[in-house]
Amino acid sequence: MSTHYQGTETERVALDAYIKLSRAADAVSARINHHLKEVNLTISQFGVLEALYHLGPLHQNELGEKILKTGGNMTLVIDNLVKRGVVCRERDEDDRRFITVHLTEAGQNLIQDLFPRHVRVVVQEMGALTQEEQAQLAALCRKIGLSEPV
Amino acid sequence: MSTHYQGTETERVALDAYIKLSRAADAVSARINHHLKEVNLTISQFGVLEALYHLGPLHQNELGEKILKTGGNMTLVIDNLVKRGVVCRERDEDDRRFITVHLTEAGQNLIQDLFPRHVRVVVQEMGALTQEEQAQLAALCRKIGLSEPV
DNA sequence: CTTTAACGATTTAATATTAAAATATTACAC
DNA sequence: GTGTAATATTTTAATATTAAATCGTTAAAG
Repeated sequence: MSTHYQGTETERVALDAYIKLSRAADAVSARINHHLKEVNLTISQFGVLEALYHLGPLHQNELGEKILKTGGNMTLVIDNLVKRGVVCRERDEDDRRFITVHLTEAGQNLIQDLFPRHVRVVVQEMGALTQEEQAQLAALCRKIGLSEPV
Repeated sequence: MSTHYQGTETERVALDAYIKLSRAADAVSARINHHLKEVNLTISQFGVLEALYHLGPLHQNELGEKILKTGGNMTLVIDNLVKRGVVCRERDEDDRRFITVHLTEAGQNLIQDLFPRHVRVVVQEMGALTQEEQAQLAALCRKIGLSEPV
């Protein structure tokens, strides 16, 4: 979809890049979402499990930063994972404001089963690009993600 | 954030590209969202106004495709825009299943005021990349967005 | 014609998300 | 120590989003 906007070259290029970026991310996440639906997990929930799996136990606010969600939402996401029995909360004894979130054994098993499937889906989705293009894309996106908020 | 995942090269590259893509899109849309907040519009609502502004009156399902949202959601998004008096619905007389959505004069004025500001924000956000890099990014994202659902 | 299938929109229920206010805890200045 | 500010989490209220079921309309097959 082009922008149909008659601005300066700079503006047209920026708008086009923004739109394509948004649509690509939406398209990919919709498909990832779809395959997670089969095991009744949201992308947020999966993000938490994945972070704990690869990084070990984390504080709730650290998890929020990892998956770019607000604090109030983290409470709910983790509530739902606790209900499901895949993570548990542990109040930090040194600083009782913190809560550390752990994977339970069931959670460990779940993410261990799930992750390889997730990898397959991602590889397939990104397969529209060559490996070199994927690396280029990652580098470009990294610059955007890192740049400071306005 | 790296993936910490010891898979094949192909898998690592795909995962990294996927994560960077998601985070870049999240980061940018969060900032866009923030500036739309000032005028009390969601990204979905703005997307509808923008589509109508640049493409003219559209059917409700066409709008849904443009902004990648489900039908049930479109009903609500448009309801809220109607309440605000910036769009109006018109039942298609030829095929009464269709509803055509128009900008009202107030809506026309709103998007006309808003769009230049939106452009400035997008230009600023994408400014982390050179113009050439933005074009590269758009081309790469386009391939992903276009590829068929799995 | 009548029936069936397809389609667009709406409703409904469940969940997700955010922002803001409230609560609990810690750290620090005095 | 006490009070104040800062921090982590929770709660709350308002919206957004999705999926599924439903209703009305159209098109097409018999």
